[in-house]
Amino acid sequence: MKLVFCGTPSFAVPTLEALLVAGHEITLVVSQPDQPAGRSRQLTAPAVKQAALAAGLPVTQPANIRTNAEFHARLEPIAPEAIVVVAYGRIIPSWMLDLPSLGCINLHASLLPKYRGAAPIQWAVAMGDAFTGNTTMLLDDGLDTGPILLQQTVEIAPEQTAVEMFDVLAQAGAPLMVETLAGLAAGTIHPQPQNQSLATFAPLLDREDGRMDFAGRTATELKNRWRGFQPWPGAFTMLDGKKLIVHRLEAAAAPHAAESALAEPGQLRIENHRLFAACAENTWLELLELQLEGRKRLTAAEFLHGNPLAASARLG
RNA sequence: CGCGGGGUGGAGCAGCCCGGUAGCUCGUUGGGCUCAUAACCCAAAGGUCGCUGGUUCAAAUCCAGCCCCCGCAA
Repeated sequence: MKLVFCGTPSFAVPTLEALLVAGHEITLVVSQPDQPAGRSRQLTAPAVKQAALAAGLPVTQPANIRTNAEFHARLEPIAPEAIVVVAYGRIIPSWMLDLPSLGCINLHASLLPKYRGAAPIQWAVAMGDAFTGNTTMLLDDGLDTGPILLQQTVEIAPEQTAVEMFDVLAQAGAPLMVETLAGLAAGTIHPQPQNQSLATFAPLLDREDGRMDFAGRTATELKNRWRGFQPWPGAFTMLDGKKLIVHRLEAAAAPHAAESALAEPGQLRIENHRLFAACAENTWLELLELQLEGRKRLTAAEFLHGNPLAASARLG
């Protein structure tokens, strides 16, 4: 099938490669422009661009596609049968939706209509869900509102982080897209409209999502958010006016009742070179690996050697 | 030249502003104690204070340049 592929981060790479292996003709790869990355702010090519170039595919990186006459003029004569969109990072304008005969096919990493939006994997993990999945759908002019083509369910193990789920879902989604295209070509797939009343939204993460709310969340909730927000924005709090990143943590067994009654959220407790923080509803979180801004990441035991915490120390 | 923090025995830190015997919490080794412990007691080993140069009677400490690590930002 003659295709155009739109994608940007590494999540989209397995799908791109699977389409090639399946024998599809990818006439053009569309990716976001190179972005500055790292401490030296060096321009870095998105993963999809790198993979496409390695495969010898033509790549374009328009900054704007909505009103880009040059891009429009390049795409139209290609007349692709379908445009495959995987984590491209921009809204697909209506002129593109109307271009391919089979439409624009999107791979979305959630069980739509749940977790529409930019960060479905992270929010599924952060909410403590036991499973999530992939959906292929026809794009329409809403945000992840189009009719569903195929879905697959994937389990989220209790200790899995969003980083791992990205990989799992990217690998699982690739064959799903191949199957979707085959089904559409054969006419065996019938688009099912989403049940709008069940829709939830998974908004783009920002830095503040990583701030730990010891008063408002239990240890388990904080752990789930930490799992979901890897590798960014992670989990952090403040100690003595400085940012303290918590790299690894675990919901701890409840301490003695007498102690928990006195615990205020954010209060610290040191026991056997282990560090615990009080959370909502008298739950405790064990902080296993920490990093103060400007310093190295350390185990709790190492951290405590150089940071003899005052009894009055509080997080938050 | 984007902003900022840091490099001190094996680990993590203090000391630096206000130059003048290398400090703290651990670890390691040896010994002691205990039914027992990431417990306690005693002793010991282990450091070119990131590198180079400068100032000075004297530099971890002040000045200049360089290397490396990290947080922010993106």
